[in-house]
Amino acid sequence: MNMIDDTGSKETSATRGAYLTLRDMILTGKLPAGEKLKIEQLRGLLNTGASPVREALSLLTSDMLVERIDQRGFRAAPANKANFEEILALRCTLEYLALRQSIASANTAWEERLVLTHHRMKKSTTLGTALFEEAHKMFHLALLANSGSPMLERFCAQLYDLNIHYRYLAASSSTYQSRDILSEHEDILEAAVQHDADRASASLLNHYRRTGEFLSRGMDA
Amino acid sequence: MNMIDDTGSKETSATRGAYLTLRDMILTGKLPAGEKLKIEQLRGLLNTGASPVREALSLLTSDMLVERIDQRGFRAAPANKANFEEILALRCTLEYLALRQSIASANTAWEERLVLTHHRMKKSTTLGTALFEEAHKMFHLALLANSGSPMLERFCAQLYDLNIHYRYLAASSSTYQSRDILSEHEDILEAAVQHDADRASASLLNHYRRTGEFLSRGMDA
DNA sequence: ATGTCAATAAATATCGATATTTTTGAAAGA
DNA sequence: TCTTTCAAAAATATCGATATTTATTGACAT
Repeated sequence: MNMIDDTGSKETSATRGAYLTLRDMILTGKLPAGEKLKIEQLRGLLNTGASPVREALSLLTSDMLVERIDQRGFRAAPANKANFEEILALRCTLEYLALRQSIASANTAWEERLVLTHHRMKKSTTLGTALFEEAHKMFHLALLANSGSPMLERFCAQLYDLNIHYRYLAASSSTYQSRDILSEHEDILEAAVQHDADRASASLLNHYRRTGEFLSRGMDA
Repeated sequence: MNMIDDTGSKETSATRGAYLTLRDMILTGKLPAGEKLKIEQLRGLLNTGASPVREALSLLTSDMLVERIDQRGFRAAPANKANFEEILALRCTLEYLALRQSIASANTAWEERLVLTHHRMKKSTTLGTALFEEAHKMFHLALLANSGSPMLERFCAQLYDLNIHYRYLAASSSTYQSRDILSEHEDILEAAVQHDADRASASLLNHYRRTGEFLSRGMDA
């Protein structure tokens, strides 16, 4: 059909394209939290049929980014401080677990992956927010990627994305700048590579709680 | 359209109907794990259009009961011992947490709900497997329902369902009969109502691990 | 003013048909 | 015999149109 893909990437299916675009729009706040998501409207926006839009929205329900109300459509998941704090608390619990499990069964391949993703993240700071966001996510997921529990990792990844959402909601700019994020990450990396589970997990939780402080401040309700 | 609803319930939408039916068929093993789920085939089975089927399958992806492979359809999530043990371990971790949080903020309404759901469960033992299953689930979810963390509860509910799946896979009959399940439940209930977090959580984990033993035995790979 | 109700408008859900992609299977070449 | 290739068959993905349901509006009665 439309050979020219305006997003620049070679999507396999219209559904997947719609899914990725919508996901990004919700995470970055282009589609405000709580907003009604009308099929016709999105159909125009993504220039595709109703079926792919519908299916993409159903898929986004899995990620808790979209709510589906039977017989009356979809809406972007509402956001509020309580939900943010719930996510923060759950992340601390689950990532703590996953990180310690990862360290417990550490191996060379995993350690090298950590170093690599950390390097890429550091390098990407100059390449714009979107690319840094991606690299940052890769590093954090790599920390958990040796836990031996794919479902646990899936939960963590899901919560990570929900947190991104709040980061955009709160203060797109100041979040990363006003703190020494760099050394926090290096601390986590170093401890993990040295198999120091206590220090690594403490650093990770510290990292999250600090960011949480920042975000909480920039939120009203 | 078709006024007569053969499943006996007054579904609101075709999608929801398809979702519930498919979910049940997967959980009870009527649709074997790993099986390819062809749209046409299911369309006939549920006598509805392709759109509701597709959407129901997308929704089931959230529950990790169905896998979606882009451009080549859906399949029932594969099952194996490793996955079962992962679920068991995660359940123990998450439900332990949720139960303790529930007890920490215990109140009369919650305690009464526990007593009620426990009573119904006990009573339903004579009413057939399906009704007991439902009541059993209600009791277990009630235990966690005061945790103050809806997402944590959602994760637990999801894992609970995945576990049902394995219960049907392993040994539909012997699971509940060969053990004093009754007293195990009563123990949990009693401890929870008395706000004895240590005893309640220990009983709960014991309950799960014992069941896990039974199921593991009845599984090959 | 305020609340109810019916008519209209808007949006969702669903269907049937078609385009696209993957899978299958058999013939040709190594 | 084993690949490789290509066409036929099967299945998925998508579209456009229609049926159903929900939301809106304004007249009318209280």
